[in-house]
Amino acid sequence: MPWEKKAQPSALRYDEALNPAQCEAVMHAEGPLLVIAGAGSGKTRTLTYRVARLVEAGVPAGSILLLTFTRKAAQEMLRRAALLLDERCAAVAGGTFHGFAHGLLRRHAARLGFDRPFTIIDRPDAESLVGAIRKEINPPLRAFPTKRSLINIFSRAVNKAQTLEAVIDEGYPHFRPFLDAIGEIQRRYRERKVLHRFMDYDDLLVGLRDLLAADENLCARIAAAYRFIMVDEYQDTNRIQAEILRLLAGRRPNLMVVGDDSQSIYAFRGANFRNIMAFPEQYPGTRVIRLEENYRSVQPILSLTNALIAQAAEKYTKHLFTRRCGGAVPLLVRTYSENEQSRWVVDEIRRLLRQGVPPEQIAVLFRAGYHAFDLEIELAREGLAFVKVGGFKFMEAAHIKDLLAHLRVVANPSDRLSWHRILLLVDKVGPKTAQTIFDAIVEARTGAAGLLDLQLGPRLEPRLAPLKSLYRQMEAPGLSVTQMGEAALVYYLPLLKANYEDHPKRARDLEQLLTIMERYASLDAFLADMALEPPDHLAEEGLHLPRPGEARLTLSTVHSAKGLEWHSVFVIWALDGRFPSLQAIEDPEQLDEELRLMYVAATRARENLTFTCPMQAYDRAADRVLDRPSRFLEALDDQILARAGEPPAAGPCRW
DNA sequence: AGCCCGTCGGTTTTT
DNA sequence: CCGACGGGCT
Repeated sequence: MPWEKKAQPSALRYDEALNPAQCEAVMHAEGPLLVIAGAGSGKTRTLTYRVARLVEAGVPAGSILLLTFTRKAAQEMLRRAALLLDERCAAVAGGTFHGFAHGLLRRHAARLGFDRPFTIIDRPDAESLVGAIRKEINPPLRAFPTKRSLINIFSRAVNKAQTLEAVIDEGYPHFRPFLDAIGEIQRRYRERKVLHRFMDYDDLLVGLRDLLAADENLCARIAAAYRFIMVDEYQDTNRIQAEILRLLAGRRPNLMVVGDDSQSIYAFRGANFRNIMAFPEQYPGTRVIRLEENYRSVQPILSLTNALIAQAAEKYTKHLFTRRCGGAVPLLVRTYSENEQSRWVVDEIRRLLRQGVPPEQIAVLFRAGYHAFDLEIELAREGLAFVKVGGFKFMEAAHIKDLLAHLRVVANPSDRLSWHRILLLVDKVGPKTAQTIFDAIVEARTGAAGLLDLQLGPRLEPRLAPLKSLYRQMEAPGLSVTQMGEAALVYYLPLLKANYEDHPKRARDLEQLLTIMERYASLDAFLADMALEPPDHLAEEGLHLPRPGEARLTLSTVHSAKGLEWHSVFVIWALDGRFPSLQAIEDPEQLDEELRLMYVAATRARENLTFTCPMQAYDRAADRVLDRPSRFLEALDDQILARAGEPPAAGPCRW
């Protein structure tokens, strides 16, 4: 290798720090490489060492691209690489596909026909937009897809590169009669996004793919800038992402992808776990390395997870082993009710804490965000501090969205969603008035300040005067992001107090948001980050590091727990119909994905793994009583999974 | 009559 | 925490 000739004798002892398979992956030089990395097999370690290795060998850090599922994951790897080697590693280009796409699109916005900045809209924004269009076409009341389903359908079509018709026939046959109407909504949704200068998440990926595909010279220039590309969690990438990689990698692909087909859990987002197995066909000459030694879990946990994944209809090719013996057999506990489940988990957590397990080494995992509501109440009652990851997002809290809306219209005055939000907060202004005002603002063509020129009726003028005053302030040149945020907050605080009982807590959130703004030199960059990489809880992003006493346990959806590990893990609601979820049990493909999801949950645990479920729960939507533990667990025998059931009032529980 | 505003029920998973 | 819904204000 040309870059290897310059390399100094290695200071890092790779062969001591890594097992042979990991070492082979780290020392791999050029050409395509596929690493099939089982759960807990040191995947992050391998990627980290490879970054260090490339930098140590003299590859400029800026020409290495590390694509991960979250920006945090990339930062963590680069931080660790910098600890191994030196600060050069921090200069590696890294982040999510969406973040990377966004950066390039901003730089080349002109080519995409955006003469002015665009706004990235998140999921709820996209839903509102589609919801409004849905209303316009007067959908039949019954059985017509909700705005949520519509967005899911549109997104699937994009990410799987399928026609609307194919997506509906395949996944939503009951919507077949509405195909034409759905197509019309999709057409208007696209139109509306252009009109308001919106890009949704999918548009970022498609935009980058099209940018690279349309301009060979530009593509070659960008590709040349990244001589080594590494992709984490490859099993969860979709077709567009694969195309982007193909375009970036060029003819001499120095492309390393790492993943685990048995941990693919994003099919609903267009990911296909078969992509990872197809990689060697797509890139002839691919070296394939398997990491099969698990360093994370004790033998009883690994025995359970191996037995779990063996149930998959689609067989996977790895067999994980561990040298970590000892440890308890995982346990399934049935409780009488949901609340009893919560209290049982709380008691167990207390016991672990007494034994000296630190709170940040304990996690409770669940299939869906709302499954934890009851537990959250119990934990709060007991004074146990926790962070919740996944489910409802911090950024989706109304007060955060309100404040951001006031800034978004400054960056993009065509942002109808934000204007709508801002105007509805004004007393006596509803949807109709808001629309009228928005039309007038667009007509005025003078940016957010277009509001200033509006001639409003005598009824509205006094009510909108404070808002006008805000945007007069915003017009001042050279305002920093924080100054804009402060101005918006001064305007918004009275509304906050009027609308929310818990306004002091919300006001503190907004103060935190202001401290985050201080890091940003441009409003666009701040808003883009809030849409692409929102902080999942503001406290952590604040100025002070958590003090020792502030350690908190983790509540997380299984999806958000991917890639993480804890000493002790509880999986709650392991009830058939909840996990696997009812929506999935009819379809073998979806059922397999639920199984992989359960596998991801179970493989997070190092020492203790406990499943719990209430004995029965009524599912309103399906009008069914759920009263069996998850079929994935029922299939396991007693040596692999121990059972404990609180006897019902009538007598001992039968298995 | 048009529009605003309070109340009530259902909610997969994510960039 | 959003949508549908009905009461009441202009």
